[in-house]
Amino acid sequence: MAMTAQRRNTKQKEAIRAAFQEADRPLSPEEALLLAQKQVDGVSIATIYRNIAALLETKWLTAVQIPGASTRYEVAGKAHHHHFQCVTCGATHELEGCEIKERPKLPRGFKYGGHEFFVYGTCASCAKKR
Amino acid sequence: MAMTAQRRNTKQKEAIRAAFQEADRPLSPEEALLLAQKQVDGVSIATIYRNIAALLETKWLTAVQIPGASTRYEVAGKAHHHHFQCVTCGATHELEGCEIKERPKLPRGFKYGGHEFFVYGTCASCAKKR
DNA sequence: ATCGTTGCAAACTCTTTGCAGGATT
DNA sequence: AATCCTGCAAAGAGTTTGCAACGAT
Repeated sequence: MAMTAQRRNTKQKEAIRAAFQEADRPLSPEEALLLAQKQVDGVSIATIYRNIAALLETKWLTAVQIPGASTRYEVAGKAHHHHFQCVTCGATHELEGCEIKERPKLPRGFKYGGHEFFVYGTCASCAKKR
Repeated sequence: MAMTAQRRNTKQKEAIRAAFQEADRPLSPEEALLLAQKQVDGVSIATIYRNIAALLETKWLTAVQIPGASTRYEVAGKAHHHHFQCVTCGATHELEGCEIKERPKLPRGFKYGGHEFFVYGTCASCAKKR
């Protein structure tokens, strides 16, 4: 994939950036599509993927890999933090800070590279509905 | 998906169970296929998926969702533990125990359901090779 | 002999890519 | 005007399913 970062401003691209900026949580491509389509109609999913790729390249976005769900993306530059996933609606939310202080013990010969931590449960709006 | 758990013994099924039992780590469907094919040739990937589904249903296997990688499966019944993923070869390994003692602070109204913890790095055999 | 299980191929879902027309600089 | 960007549709990768033949009971 030798795509160069896009540089022209289009209404699609602005809608996509706005979607990520206004959502206060990581978005899947599908979620970004729905939000962007509220501002510009006819946005295609291909454009979402292409712009996400471009925004990753310029490090405006970062990928958030979720176990058992498609990759989410969030605006880059935040402090080290982890994520919460609602088991009811599937939305991903940010958690503040990181409570993992010590490096876990690894088997002999393994080298530590980093960690990820996820919390599952029910988000406030889903908890309210039942 | 209304598949009922399979009950007949076939050489394919035995090879698949043996693959999971002998591997000392969670396997992806592709890894299970390669291991099963060493015992029975011509095993198809569809059979792997169908047997994994059946073994999940009978709770002989459990799914291990990995961020950014396809789902792995491991023999069920182990104590609560977490996983390590090698950034070089992609293999998943088990870690012993769980060092997360306290529940993380969640936003107002959120309900805690559980957690997952992953460590990334280089496994012993990949570390040795360089 | 019955009917569960398999391999093959087609179907599906999610993501990526080629292309021609449209938009931005 | 040049060429970047978009939408559409086709192409890929991973997973699931229909079907006829095979094989376990």
